[in-house]
Amino acid sequence: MNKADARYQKSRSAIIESSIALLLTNPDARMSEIALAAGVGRATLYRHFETRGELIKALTLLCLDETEAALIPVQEQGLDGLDAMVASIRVIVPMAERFRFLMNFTSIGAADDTINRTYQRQLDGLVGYVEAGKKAGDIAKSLPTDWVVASYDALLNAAWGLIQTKKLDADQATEVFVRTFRASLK
Amino acid sequence: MNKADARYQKSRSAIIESSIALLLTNPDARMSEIALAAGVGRATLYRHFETRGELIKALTLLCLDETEAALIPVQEQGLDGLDAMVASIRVIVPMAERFRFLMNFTSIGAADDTINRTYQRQLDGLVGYVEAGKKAGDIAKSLPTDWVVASYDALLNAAWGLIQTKKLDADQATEVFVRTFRASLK
DNA sequence: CTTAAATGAGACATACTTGTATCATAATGA
DNA sequence: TCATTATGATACAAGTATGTCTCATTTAAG
Repeated sequence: MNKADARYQKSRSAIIESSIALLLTNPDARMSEIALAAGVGRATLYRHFETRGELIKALTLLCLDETEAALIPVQEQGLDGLDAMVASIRVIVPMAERFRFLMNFTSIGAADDTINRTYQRQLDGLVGYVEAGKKAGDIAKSLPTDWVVASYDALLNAAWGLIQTKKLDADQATEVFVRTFRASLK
Repeated sequence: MNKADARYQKSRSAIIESSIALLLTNPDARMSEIALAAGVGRATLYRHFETRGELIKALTLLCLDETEAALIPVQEQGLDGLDAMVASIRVIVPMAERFRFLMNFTSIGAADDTINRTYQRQLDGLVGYVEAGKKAGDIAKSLPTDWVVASYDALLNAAWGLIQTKKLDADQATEVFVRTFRASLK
């Protein structure tokens, strides 16, 4: 298992990409199905990830890291409150597959400390934006922060669903999401 | 298996109520866990529902029928468009457990014709309301109907989640949902 | 009270999934 | 070219869930 070997890398990325897509559709997919979808043998799948649980944990962490990394530029823009949330939406909707994976598997990864900390960090950031938005007057103070956060997640999920079923493309989904979310905060 | 027998009815309702609550928390719950939660023997569970699949199909159909029945009074009020949707929300949020069960198991019941027809009927009703709302000017015509329907479902799901985690009670959730949904349509 | 029937407990076969191990093959890298 | 090594196919043991069946017990109904 030489990480630099081209065969190794090819198998690994095939497994990762296929797994995320497949498990999103069918969270109960078996290791044999995952291997088949990735186009690798089941034995190879086990060579890369010791158990099914380890695979899911690795995928969760990957998605978490990728979304966190994608949001760094937003943070560096120095935005806050509603503006920061809208900027976040524009970044995340196109990569909603990654984000949605997290929503479906947080309970599974909930045993892992690293995953919990990273997840909590992202949640805290969101809560911070909401509270800043309230102070700035962009978000109605009478709306519970929990509700704003929950509806943000829910609408993101809805947007991804429409993209997935080809009812909207990523740009349309982003725009309608931003518009709906903005309006919903008054 | 005499449906009029008190023992039969007691077991059956215990199974149904426990199953819905348990499967909502853990969709992969085993027949042994379901029986345990219902306080009946595993054998009795199988006497009432031939297979796990049949159980889930029966529960899906039950939830579907109950939500449909609960919405009949709304239809009979002669409301349409946004008013009908808001009235529907007020009826459905308190029974969101039933509704959410459907969202998690539609793919499983998707093989069944009766389930599909009933589900489609409810969806059509919702689409009808949205289109009437657009004509009446309560819902922006530039919002895709698919998006309005999807966000309605998504926000309902979010509301239920907050009720479940005790962050809001049913009344608060209903009000914030109605408010958010109304605002989001402009 | 007496009969009929639903239940609970548990044994049982079947099937399926997981994770491990082996071996021949094919692709990589030096 | 040649040695290395990741892979695919396959067999395998262990564990677990499903669905069936039996029998003693309990409970409802007449």
